[in-house]
Amino acid sequence: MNYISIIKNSQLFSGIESNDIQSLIGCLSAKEKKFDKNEVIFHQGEAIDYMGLVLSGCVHIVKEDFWGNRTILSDITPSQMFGESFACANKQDLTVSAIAVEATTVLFLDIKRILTTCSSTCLFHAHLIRNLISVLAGKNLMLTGKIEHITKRSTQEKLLSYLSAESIKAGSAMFEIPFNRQQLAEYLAVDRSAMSIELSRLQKEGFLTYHKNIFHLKEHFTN
Amino acid sequence: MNYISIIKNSQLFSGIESNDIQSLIGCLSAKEKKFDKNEVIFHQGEAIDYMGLVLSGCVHIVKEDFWGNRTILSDITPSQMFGESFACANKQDLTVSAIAVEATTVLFLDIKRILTTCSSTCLFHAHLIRNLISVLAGKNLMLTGKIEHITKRSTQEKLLSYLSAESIKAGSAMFEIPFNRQQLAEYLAVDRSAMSIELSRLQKEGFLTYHKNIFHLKEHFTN
DNA sequence: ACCTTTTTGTTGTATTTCCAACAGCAATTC
DNA sequence: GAATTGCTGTTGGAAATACAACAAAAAGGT
Repeated sequence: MNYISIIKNSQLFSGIESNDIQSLIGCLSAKEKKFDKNEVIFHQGEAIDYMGLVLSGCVHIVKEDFWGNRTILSDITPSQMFGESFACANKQDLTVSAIAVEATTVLFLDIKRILTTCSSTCLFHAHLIRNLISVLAGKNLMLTGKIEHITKRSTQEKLLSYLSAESIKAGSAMFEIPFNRQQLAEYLAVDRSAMSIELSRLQKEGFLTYHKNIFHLKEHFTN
Repeated sequence: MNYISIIKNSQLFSGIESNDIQSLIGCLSAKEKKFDKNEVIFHQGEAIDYMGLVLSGCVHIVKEDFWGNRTILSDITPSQMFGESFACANKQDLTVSAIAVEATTVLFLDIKRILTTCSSTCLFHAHLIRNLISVLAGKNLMLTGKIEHITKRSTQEKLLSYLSAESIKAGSAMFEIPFNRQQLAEYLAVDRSAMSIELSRLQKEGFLTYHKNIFHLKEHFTN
């Protein structure tokens, strides 16, 4: 089967045309591999020097702790990548496993071959490297932002930190957030009902007003 | 003044020899610039396409929220970089400012010039790109790990998540952590005394034993 | 050895957060 | 229109956490 459209939609190959992708795949000697349901793709503890791009099916990133408790950390669907941070960081053992949730096809890309330009005429290589750096940097900013909110001690502060950032990002005191209440609570790692109470308190106290996912921050005067 | 040794100690130029750094700096057309105390180096809201490497002095990364509250997010000393994530992510406006805490010298590096190999013979360029990717990926893993711990709902779970990860990283049930109690509490975003209480409870309940910064996780049997 | 400072554990109390359950509301389906 | 479903806000009691303060232990300096 031909997965070019899936590959083209990935962040890594973004901006590269279909026919160029064909040759790039060859140049990178990317390997396509099929996995059965529940088969382990990457095993926690090992080191990898290649990343995965899901072509079909679904992959779970799973962490197992000292006592054997398992947690699903993410759910990777077609066009999404996994393992790129571990593959790009030197000599960092995997702290997670990757497991095929169902019959799954993965395209493996060797980081060394991405970073080593085959010939000076291969322009797509440079494009690929820029994309990779952009992906890593973008993820970095997302994570940093989330940590800034979550490290606040109270639910109220977490909310204000998040909403302030959204407002500044939107460039306006009125803005829409991409979460419903349950999702926002999970993002901020707090209880939904406790968060709802804090939201109404903030509204009562004049910090903000809201209706569904539309929020409006107010200049607040503590008299 | 000659800052070669400072540059050489940075993660970005790691593994590159002094005399090669000299020519690389020129090839990258890196710009050295001095800042007075309290001068703004990067301003929140603007977009940048270059990163900073502190040669002397000290830089604070500062965030200002919707209501004007300021928070110091980090403290950048010589040989450390700042702004690389924003410079590498495409079109992401700065969500923070960079401010010189004292008289400071910064080396600015244009990302485009790092990513665009000057000539196919410039081997150091490829090295630099690998270093940059390694830095971004490594930071990514650090942040992801921290988020995994912090998103746990209770202090006890945060502790177990962190200690389990440290144990697995050390490859042993007994290991040393790089934090004292106050620092660990800050890292996990909890109250120190509450954390101390949880630690002794965990010890009483047989999950672990500890002495100062040495911890020992135990197989736990809930009978 | 002495004093000082830092770090850690503990206590009691106030506050916050969690949890489970429910009610109001809007959108959807039949 | 009735029934269903999903989302939101609210409640009250239980549990966890924060906060302030103090004591014991450890580390450092003179």
